[in-house]
Amino acid sequence: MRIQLPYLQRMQFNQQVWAIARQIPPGRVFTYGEIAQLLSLPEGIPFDQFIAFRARWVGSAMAACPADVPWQRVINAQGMISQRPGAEEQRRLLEAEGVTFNERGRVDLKKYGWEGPAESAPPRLI
DNA sequence: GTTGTGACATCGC
DNA sequence: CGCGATGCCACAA
Repeated sequence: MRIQLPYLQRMQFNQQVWAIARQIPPGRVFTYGEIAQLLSLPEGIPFDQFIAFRARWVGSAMAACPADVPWQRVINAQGMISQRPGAEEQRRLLEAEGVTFNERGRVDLKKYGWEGPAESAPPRLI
């Protein structure tokens, strides 16, 4: 019986995602894909499958994140807030941290993302 | 056991 | 640059 195994790996994966998210400085945003690239390959998962779906799994992990995780700092690769209930609050929280949105609701990832200005670059994660 | 759907990224038009 | 299709996993109904 290996019913327990996938669940435990899932938990490990989520914990890893949350640990990274907790290290995102205020006023910065990371994309799901960027977080996904920092994750280690779970045991027993084929590499190409992992590559194909890890970003989605990050989204799933964020959907179940603990209260101490700054979930609002994780957005999609287009620099936009993925639509869902709570998206408005996410934008409000980010704006309160100094993140600005353009007229189409997009964040400048060059400015606020992982690649942002060197002087305010986020610390290396993991 | 099946089906539908998702807090994504990427590639083509 | 924007919009649509695709990938073919995990989980909830």
